[in-house]
Amino acid sequence: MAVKATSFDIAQLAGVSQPTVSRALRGSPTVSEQTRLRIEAIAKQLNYKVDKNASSLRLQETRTIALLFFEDPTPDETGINPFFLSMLGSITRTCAQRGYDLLISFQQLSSDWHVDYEDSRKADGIILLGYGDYELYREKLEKLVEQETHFVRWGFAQEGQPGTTIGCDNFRGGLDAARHLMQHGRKKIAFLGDASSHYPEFQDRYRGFCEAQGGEGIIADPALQVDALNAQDAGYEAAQQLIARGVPFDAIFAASDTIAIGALTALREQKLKVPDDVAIVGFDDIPAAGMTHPPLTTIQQDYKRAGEILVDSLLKQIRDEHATTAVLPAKLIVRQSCGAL
Amino acid sequence: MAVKATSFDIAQLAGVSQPTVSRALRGSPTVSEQTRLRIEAIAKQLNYKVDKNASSLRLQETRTIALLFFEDPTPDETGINPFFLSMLGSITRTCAQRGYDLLISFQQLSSDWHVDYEDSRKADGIILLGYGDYELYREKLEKLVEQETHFVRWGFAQEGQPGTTIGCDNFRGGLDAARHLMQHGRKKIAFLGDASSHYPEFQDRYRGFCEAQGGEGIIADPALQVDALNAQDAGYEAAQQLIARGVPFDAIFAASDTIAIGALTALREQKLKVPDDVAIVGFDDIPAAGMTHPPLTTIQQDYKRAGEILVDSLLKQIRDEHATTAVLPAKLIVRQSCGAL
DNA sequence: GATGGAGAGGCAACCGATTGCGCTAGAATT
DNA sequence: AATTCTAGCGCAATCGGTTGCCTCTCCATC
Repeated sequence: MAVKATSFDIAQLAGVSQPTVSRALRGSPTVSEQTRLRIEAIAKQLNYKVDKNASSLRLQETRTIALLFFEDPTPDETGINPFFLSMLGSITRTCAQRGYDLLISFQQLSSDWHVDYEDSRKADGIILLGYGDYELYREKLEKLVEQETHFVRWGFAQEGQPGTTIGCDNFRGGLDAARHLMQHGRKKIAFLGDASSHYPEFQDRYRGFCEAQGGEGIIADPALQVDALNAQDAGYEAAQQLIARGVPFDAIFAASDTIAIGALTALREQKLKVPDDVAIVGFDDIPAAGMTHPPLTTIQQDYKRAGEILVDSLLKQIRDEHATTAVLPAKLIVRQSCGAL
Repeated sequence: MAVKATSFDIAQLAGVSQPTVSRALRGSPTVSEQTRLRIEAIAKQLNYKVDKNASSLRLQETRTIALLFFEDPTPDETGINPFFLSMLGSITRTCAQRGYDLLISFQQLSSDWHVDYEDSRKADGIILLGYGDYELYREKLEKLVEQETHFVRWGFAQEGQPGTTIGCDNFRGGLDAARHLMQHGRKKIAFLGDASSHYPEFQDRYRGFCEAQGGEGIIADPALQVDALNAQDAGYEAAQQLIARGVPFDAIFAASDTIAIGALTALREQKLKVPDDVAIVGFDDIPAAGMTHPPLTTIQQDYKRAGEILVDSLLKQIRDEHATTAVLPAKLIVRQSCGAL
């Protein structure tokens, strides 16, 4: 059985021509039921499977979607960002349900990803996943649009961006996080997370955070903001730095759960009690968020729904329907770390 | 640019025949350097990419690997098992380094996965990942072997199994976990995890656990063993059940970190202090293990190395070299939950 | 008996790249 | 000058399905 059966083998056994086999297996009405059943039986017996390469070549359609991960600015050797990993699960499942295969790839932001998968016809469309300075790859996105590549991007959504973007309401999430802390009596809330350009998502969370505290456009006390990339050790160091500044604070809003978890460790080391001394709220609701001590209050991004929408938007584009940029709601998940319970 | 350039377009522009384009781009020595450079320039300008379908069809090689995940017996809506998710990261990176693409798919154990990817020529080989009762799919593995499909499996490795299996030394891991607890004065150690047939890996961990306590073949006190599937709530319930039995215990060895984390919650609810009242050791060293309170002592499965070995074994088979079943060492990672620090 | 129509299926072109074989022109050899 | 060689490249077949178009057969209809 080293050599796989082709439709010719089946045709011969069934006493029909090869095209008839193809038609029968695709359910063409021009093949009689009797013939079709015979062909199907033989196909099953020979363990025949349509050669997807040949089929895709002819049909110019692969029924495959490519998922491109961008590395974080700090390629964390410990693995993929947990939130994206969860998203990956959802995307995989959704693809399976829709009858599409999923091709996965890691990319450096600097690489030539923009001419890869769809151009080489391995996929019908592309999902882009990854944080990163939007301006760094705006040009590439524009090239994708110009090439009429089908793609959707997860991230900071804004009018006028090239292509379709699906994102979470980061601004609202930041707003809700800060308001929640304020409602429970916190006055001096620190922000841990890169508020500059690396992560537009973080910027937006920070803007919401500021708005809750001062109204539109007001920037919160810079003494209470510490840059941190999206990694646990970055969160740890940022919290240490915050403490070292000596500026009093009674709460932390971390731009991601990963940062928050790192901060928890630093706080514990400094004998600061969470939530009594310092309340803390994260962002993402990664699986580990419910397992920390105390369990982390956070802003949930609905990765399950996000994955579905990403896939379905892409499929719409592939079918030449219009897909719109969308913003998903962010939801406050109250656990113990904020002191509200 | 709606229509993608083919090698014919390039041939025309370069004033050569289409086959020459193909040869030039593959670096054939029969094309003069001058011609090759000209062709390469035009190809780049047209943003030309070799059509992988056509290429794969002709070459009978896809340079793609398929990864098949099996669902846990309890399809946990919260997502993929964290350990496999980490492994996925490693596999993805390794594939990229080796110049292979990765196709991902979820499968129910009951489905017809055994005739899928390689047969339909979407991949050159398959990696099987997932816990599960080995006997449930022995037949399918045998069929894969019979069909001369290239595949490797992650899991319980045993001589005489069909195909190549890469696994971790679960027995040794269980042994080390139990010994470590005993060395730190624990006398009555409970085991949380399905010791029956669902997870052969768990069985093996349990056997090692028993051996440490009584010598070969001796089964530990059944009153101190509670079945649990590989999920957090299962761990939570198992720990509750254990406590409810009223049998005294001063330590827990959980068959996975996920179970251990669920157990931690249950212990905390019962005001049992970890590690003072109850020491606990998990298995896997998932990312969340270091973030629990207290941080979880666990047996590390080196997912990074495992992913590399899985991919490389598979590539060996694809190159028609012999790949051997291998067992990777398990390593005790001491954190606070065991009370040793 | 001639005509029409429909059902069933065959023929051949095609998708785009790869490769064995053969051709040609110029260089090298005698 | 005739012959041999070889670098460089073209021709045509091939990978396995898919599909537009045409053919053939059989039955219904006038």
